[in-house]
Amino acid sequence: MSHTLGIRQAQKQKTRQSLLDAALGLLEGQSLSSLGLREVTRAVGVAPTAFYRHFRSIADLGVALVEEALGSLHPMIRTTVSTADNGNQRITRAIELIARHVEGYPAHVRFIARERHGGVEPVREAIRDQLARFGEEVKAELAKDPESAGWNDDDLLMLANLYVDQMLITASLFLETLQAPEEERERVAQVAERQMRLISIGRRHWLD
Amino acid sequence: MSHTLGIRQAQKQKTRQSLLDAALGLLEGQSLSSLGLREVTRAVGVAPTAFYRHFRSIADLGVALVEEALGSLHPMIRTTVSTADNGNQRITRAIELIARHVEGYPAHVRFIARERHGGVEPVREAIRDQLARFGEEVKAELAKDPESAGWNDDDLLMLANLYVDQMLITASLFLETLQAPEEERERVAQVAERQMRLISIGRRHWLD
DNA sequence: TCATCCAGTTAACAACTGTTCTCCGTAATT
DNA sequence: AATTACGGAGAACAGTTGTTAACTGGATGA
Repeated sequence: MSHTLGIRQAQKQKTRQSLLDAALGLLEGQSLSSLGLREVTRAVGVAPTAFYRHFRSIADLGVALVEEALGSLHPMIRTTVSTADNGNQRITRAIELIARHVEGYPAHVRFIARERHGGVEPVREAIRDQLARFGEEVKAELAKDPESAGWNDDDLLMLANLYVDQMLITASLFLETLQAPEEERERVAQVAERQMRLISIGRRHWLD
Repeated sequence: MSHTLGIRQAQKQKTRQSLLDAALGLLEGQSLSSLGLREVTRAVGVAPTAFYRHFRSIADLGVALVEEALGSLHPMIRTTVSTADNGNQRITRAIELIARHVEGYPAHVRFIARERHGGVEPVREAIRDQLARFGEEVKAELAKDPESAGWNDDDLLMLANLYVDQMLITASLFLETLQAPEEERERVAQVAERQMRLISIGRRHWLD
């Protein structure tokens, strides 16, 4: 099935990936709407015109970055939410998993946090779509939980989105503590954990 | 005490405000890090060099915008949180107040949402500081509430920040529905209300 | 009234931007 | 072996950017 691509297509994908990587790097200190096409190609070491062989515009590249940053995250979300642990341990593991992800892919996390409300509409839309998918997936996992007995669909989605937003906030906080001492990171983790726990308590008593 | 400023100072403040207003307008379709100094002065109808009479840089102007957008909001937060209504009505009123504010100052809200994680560090820092103040203020109001009996300071601040983040998320969602039909706005309001309610339920059972 | 101050102007600078068109060399196809 | 397809290079374009220096004219204060 996996048709080995020719030398040509392989090289093309390699340059394309270099452009994405370079852009992500340059975006640590600025927003996408100020990123220049020439800036990116210069960082890669390629002619400005080569850019057009891969992307129609910077906005187009941004959409591709959204896919790269969030597209591969869906299975992780699924397994995280549906871990078999009991309540509090599940939350602890989720927070830890977020911390791990932020450490492993800080540039991706920064990009999403920054461009979610950023100045480039197509990118905002792409992020919105992905996050909506996350919401639906979390909802689906929550629905399997015995605690969700008696909940209607609207409320389940409401809760799922609350969790998703909370994850993003937590990730963004971890990002800010990447350069900070370990103790600061631990403090953030504990606050995030208690916030998640409070939400889960609210969930448990929702139907009272 | 209110010393009437001379013609000169008055005119200066007037141009300064024009620069702020023009910048805010231009920022509807881009991020601060891509906003040009000349772009702003052109929109005002003033020479590019005049900019330096008021701000050292665009980042400097951004910090001033943060002050304008959030500085005057502290009393509002205070009175909102400490309304005398009972639980659910208080939440309904808070959501409505947020909706009203987004309608009245959409550009300010958009600016804060966009630049909170944006590409200009001094601006991020200014927003972070203001939001931390909000957190402390909400905490102070929560502390007065009889429901907070037995809560320690850490947990109170944790809850306060949860509320603040939730307010920002809600504001940002309202912003996206500004052009949408009324029913959409109503749907967002109801979801936000239920999320706030769930958090408040978690609060009520936190000490169990 | 006269000297000072200062918000805003004008002109010029080197450096940068996105985009077009033309070309090259090589992988892919026949 | 001959032809086509195509990723990338090169040069040039008109327009933009931030920042500098020197200047103007009216409000300010002695």
